[in-house]
Amino acid sequence: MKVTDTPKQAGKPVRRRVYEHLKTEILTGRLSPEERLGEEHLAEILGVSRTPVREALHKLEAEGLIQPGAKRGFIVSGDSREEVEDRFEIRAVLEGYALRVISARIGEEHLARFEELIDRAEAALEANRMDEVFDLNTRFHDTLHELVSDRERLYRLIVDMRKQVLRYRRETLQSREGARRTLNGHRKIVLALHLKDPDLCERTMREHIRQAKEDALQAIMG
Amino acid sequence: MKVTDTPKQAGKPVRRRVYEHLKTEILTGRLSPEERLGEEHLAEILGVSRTPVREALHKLEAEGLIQPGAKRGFIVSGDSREEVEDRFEIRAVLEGYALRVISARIGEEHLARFEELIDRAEAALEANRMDEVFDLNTRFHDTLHELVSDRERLYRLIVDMRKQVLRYRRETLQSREGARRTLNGHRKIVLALHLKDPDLCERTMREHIRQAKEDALQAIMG
DNA sequence: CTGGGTGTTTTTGTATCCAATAATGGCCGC
DNA sequence: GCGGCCATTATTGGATACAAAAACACCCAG
Repeated sequence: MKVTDTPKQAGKPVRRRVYEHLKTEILTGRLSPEERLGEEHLAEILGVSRTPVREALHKLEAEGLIQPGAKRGFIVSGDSREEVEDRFEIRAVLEGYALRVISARIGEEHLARFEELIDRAEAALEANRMDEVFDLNTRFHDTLHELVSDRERLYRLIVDMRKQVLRYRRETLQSREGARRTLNGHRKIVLALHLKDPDLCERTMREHIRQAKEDALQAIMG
Repeated sequence: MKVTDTPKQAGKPVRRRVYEHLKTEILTGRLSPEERLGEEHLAEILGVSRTPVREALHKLEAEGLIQPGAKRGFIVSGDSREEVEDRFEIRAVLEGYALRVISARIGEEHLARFEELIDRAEAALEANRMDEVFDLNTRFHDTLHELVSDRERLYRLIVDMRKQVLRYRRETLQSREGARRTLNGHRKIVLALHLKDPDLCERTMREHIRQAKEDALQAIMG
């Protein structure tokens, strides 16, 4: 299947299309850590030359999504227990700090907005629309992190890390208990923000993400 | 000057040589945030083709050292007050967490080693050998972080961030007061490790790096 | 004098080609 | 039959060629 077969992506730089294509394949788990990623092979499959493929691969490597394999070429970075834990822990630390920063600059109008998102997610959970729960949870974090988008590096790190674990979240949020725990966590976060207690904010967010980590580890290997 | 003019680097992949060359130029401040980095231009200067130059540039971009400029090409990422603060704050958070992790796994033999490094740095400070102070301080942190090198992503993030602010540290450690403050910070870190108090460890490291941030900001704009 | 538009020039993006290098498989000696 | 060595081949790294796009400058109209 050529990349260009997806028409909505047409017109933009090939290298970006290849990059996004591969990234999606990796993050959704369609590309497993066993497969060898050869430049020529990928180029052929995607119907482009090796040049943009190489650049995409290098970028993915820099992001830590793929690694040089034992033979030649790259392989998808593992989702071993350690890898997953590491990523969630980093998220916990960075986003915990971010919430501390946010607590100092947030206003009532934001808080109302967050509560609304949680309410809607809870309604969706009652109605068993789990996909909607997932979306609303994602939006909760996205909206939150928008508030530190001026801290460019911090923001980029957080967004990157979140993408890298998104697929585990999806699994967790399929289960009612997982979704329940997540929503409770979000409630606590909003509460901590209400209280404007920076330490509490940081701790709460860390706990929330650690919980997500536990859920993810459950899903991976039970 | 061709890259290959430096013979010790000969034999290794061109792209890496270019990458390291540019990185050094940036981190030491020889390449200022005003200059436009054109592929062709760089390729000519370095005596290589555009291909490895591009790959190096992309990698540097992924690391956040350069950014797409307003016109075409890349520019060195700014060292505005905000940028510098952001980097130091991220360091504070990540390394604070790292010290927490380390406190749970460290043994007496390590602690002795750290104290030795500080002692030697203090001696160097007395003797006014500031370059040696700088080296020993660097080794202090390096040795420390080795202890979390199994947490691959965390480790990479920390190492990257440290490199990005290294040049400001160099300035700080030229002054006796800056060096003094730094060594005191290190003493406190070792003390916290001795006490095996995770919370204290994290707090202490954060404070230490925040102090470094203040020193750096002083140096930048007084 | 100013703004818009067009032609020119630079610079970047992609493809292809050649060289270097690592993996592979077979062959020979032991 | 096993292990090491060389030839073969697959695959990546680098250079070059060509296409597309963006910046630039110039000219003309208002």
